[in-house]
Amino acid sequence: MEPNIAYIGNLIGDTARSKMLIALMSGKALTATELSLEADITPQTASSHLMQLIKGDLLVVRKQGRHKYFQLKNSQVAELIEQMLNISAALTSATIPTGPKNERLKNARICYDHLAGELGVNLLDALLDKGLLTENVIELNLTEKGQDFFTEIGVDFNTLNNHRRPICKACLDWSERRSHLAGSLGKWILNDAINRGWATQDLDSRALQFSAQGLSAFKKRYGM
Amino acid sequence: MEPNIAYIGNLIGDTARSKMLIALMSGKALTATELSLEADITPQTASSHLMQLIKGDLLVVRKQGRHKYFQLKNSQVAELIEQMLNISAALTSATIPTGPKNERLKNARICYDHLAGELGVNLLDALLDKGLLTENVIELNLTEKGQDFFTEIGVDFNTLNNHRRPICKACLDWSERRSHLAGSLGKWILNDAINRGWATQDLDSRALQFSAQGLSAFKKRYGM
DNA sequence: TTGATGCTTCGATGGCGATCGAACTGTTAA
DNA sequence: TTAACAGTTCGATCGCCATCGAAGCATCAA
Repeated sequence: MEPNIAYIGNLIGDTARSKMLIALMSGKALTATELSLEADITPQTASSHLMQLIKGDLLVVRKQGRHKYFQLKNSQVAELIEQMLNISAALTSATIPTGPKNERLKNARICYDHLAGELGVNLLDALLDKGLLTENVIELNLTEKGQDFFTEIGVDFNTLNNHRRPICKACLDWSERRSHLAGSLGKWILNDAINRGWATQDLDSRALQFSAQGLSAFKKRYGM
Repeated sequence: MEPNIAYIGNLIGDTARSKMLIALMSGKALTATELSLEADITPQTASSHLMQLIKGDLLVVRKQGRHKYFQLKNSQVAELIEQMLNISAALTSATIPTGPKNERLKNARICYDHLAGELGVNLLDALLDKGLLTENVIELNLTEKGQDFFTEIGVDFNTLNNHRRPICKACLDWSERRSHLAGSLGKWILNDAINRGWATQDLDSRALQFSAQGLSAFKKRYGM
């Protein structure tokens, strides 16, 4: 029997559920109430939707006290959402409204666990320019020079290699329509920037807020 | 404004529409009537669904006389469907029914424009073994040796390079759960096999039928 | 011109599922 | 213990949309 893609499509195909999934693309684990606010529905309705998303293996849940924290199940699910964002961005591209909130999203945001938006695209450009990565149309590879560079600034490739995820992966950016860096290295770079206090995540969205010093430190580090 | 992924999800989320989309993963252009048969619905209903898929930019249509030929819009759409097949295959993996028809699908089938199934996975293994391609977790790259090999058997890399598509791309096989070769080189290999008469496509499905001689010629050529 | 075929439009029907109010369970804090 | 909060279950409602019959419009083959 063929896999049932209609089932998955239907899960994503509801407005409320899709809003929740997009909110979870921030990588943060959100509670049921938070998600109900994101989706503009009552907690009862949200509860029903969340059950379905769990059953459909798109989300996982962790219970903590009287809260339930929901997350995307894995990076495969995140990639699916990202791919759909891309395809549907092409549809609505005729109208690109730019409010202040959307502006921040465009500048820098989190795409599941790595950096996206204008800054993410520029980062990848800089890494390619400096010869730390090579690009083969859609595929990215770390050069020896890149391996040295990242080892020096603290990346432990033994740990990164252990996972099934690729180290480097190109992820098509839906706002920029160009690639940015995903994969475990992309995740490391984002974590590093947050740990150093260069950037903080917006409480209510995927937008990433760089401080003035943080931004210049980030740019200097990666030669942008 | 965020792109509307619910819209795309909803399009794929209907049983009839998803059957049509999967049928079109064969890469063939199918008529409205053929698609209505695939989806087990009347032509009227199919017509309505097809309009929606066109409007949603998932399909394109070519009119030829009194027939209308439908195709997936581009390889991005095909990749989306493939990813959904993978995710939903993980769900239904508990039950893997194997009829004779499914057996043929498992052996060799067409995935949009390249070879998939057991034979596709074995092909990639052989190419890696012979050092024609290198694999970096999920990324594939052509070696010099590979470039020479494929040039010799008739690949014109100037033509392949012109397109925006990557030459080599790993595509996760939903029946084998391992990678097979996609990208423009994957397309070339499939076309070549069909042009040489080694394989013919089933009229009513994505299954690929190799003749005995064709199969041995194919295996010999790629050192399998 | 006639009949057959491919596809579409229209209208009526029916069912599924999203939604929320009300009431319930479980957890935290005082 | 009590009150507030987080999340759920149940039931009723309501709207949307997939479906198909009937009729219509093109195209083809004589």
